[in-house]
Amino acid sequence: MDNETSLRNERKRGSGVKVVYDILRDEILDLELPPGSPIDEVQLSERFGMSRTPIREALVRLAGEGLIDTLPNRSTMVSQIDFLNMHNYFDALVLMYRVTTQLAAKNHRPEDLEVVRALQAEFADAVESQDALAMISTNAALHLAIAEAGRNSYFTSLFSRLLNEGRRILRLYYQSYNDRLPRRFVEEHDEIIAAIAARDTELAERLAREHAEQIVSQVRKLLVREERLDITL
Amino acid sequence: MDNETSLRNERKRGSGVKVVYDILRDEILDLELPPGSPIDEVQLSERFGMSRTPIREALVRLAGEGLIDTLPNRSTMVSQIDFLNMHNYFDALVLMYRVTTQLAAKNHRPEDLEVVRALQAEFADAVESQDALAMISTNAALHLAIAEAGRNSYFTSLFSRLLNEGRRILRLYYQSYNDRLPRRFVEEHDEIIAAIAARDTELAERLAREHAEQIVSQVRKLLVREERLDITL
DNA sequence: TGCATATTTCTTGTCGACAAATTAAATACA
DNA sequence: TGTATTTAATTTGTCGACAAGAAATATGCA
Repeated sequence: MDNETSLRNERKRGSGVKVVYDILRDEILDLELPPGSPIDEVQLSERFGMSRTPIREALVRLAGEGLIDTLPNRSTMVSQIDFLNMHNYFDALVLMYRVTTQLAAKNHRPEDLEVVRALQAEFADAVESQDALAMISTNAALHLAIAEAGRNSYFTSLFSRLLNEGRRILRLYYQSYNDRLPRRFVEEHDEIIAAIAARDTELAERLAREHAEQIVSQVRKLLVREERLDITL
Repeated sequence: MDNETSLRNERKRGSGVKVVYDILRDEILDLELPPGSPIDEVQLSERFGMSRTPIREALVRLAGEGLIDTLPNRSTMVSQIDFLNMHNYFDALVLMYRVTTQLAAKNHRPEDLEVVRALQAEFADAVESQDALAMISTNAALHLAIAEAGRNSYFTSLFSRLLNEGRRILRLYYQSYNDRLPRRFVEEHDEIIAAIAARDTELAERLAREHAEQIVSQVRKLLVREERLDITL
């Protein structure tokens, strides 16, 4: 049965846009809507059982975060992943890993660590059960929780955007190779969390940097592999 | 005569939102719409001679950049400047100054420097003629141009947001004290541009850091002065 | 048949109107 | 007179419809 349209009449006023936004956002980040997919407003309005107005509002927000591209008077589609400038992405990602982790060591409160540890446990479970999608999303959630413990919303919001973008890239990877993130990441997370708890800003920053560079080098490797596949096929 | 409504009929389809967005954005950043100002959709639709739909789209975009706050089903207003967490702002600003300047030294192309130098000339003029508003906006434009020469859109977009926020803070300052930015900033800009041109990443980063910290300490001083005024009055 | 132009179809952008939520005002009651 | 409840007014969120632009299709002509 069609869950989404069935909610048509029970929906609270103003909640529609958020629902559409959240669902589309997840579908884009999980590559259910791969880059380049056309976004049709009337189709979406039928699917969600609402008029085009709230749909458009959700699309404007998605466009604001760079998740979709809108050509005036023409089609709008899921934005491409910019493989050419990937190094820019990695630069920004590594820096934000470092900064947010360092700030977390400096500014966190006890209750922040509870959240972080819970997410780390979730991540460990995902790794244990080799659930790739869960790894990707809980990893992002974990690092975002660390960033939030750092209490600088400017960094947190950029980092959040970067982690989202990363979800798409990683998802692309796990789609082709049903590989698993090295167990090592779990240990690295533990070390980082310990450094944060000890309020050792310097160590936290260094570990975050190594962790980030570790991830980047992993992703770089698989990107090269992908490229080779493209060429040989 | 009323320029805005007079354009009603000659407007190109799709351009309305951008006009509204740009105008409101400038009015917010120049404090013509001070923090807390109520934003009324019907009033705006009358002012700009268009229906509420494009107005709302512009407002959604402004909300996405944190320039206005929207309470569901209730009023929407210009967002407050968060003086309590100002240190977060300064942290982010200094880091972005450093990173973008360093990247500019590394990645700039000759044509980038032409733009930068032109803006620096504009800034020098503004300082010379003691035009506070022009100083604020050309200073922001100059540093944004440097950031763009660094060619990392993740950093550039965060930096742009920070510089905008800074426009509001500085504007607030110049409103109370018709002071002028020290001439020293012009010289510091020259040094930074020279380091970029020489592709000396290390020097560029250090100069940018000093420049940024210089600005921050200036702003900090005046914030304290403001606070004292608040208390004594 | 091949190309340029005209027509149709489709999608987006804008509009005016209505309904829900909230606030302000008015009325009732102690 | 002060407070609680109802009613009215205001403002936001959503809708269906229409118009403009662009793409697809059809038509005219060499």
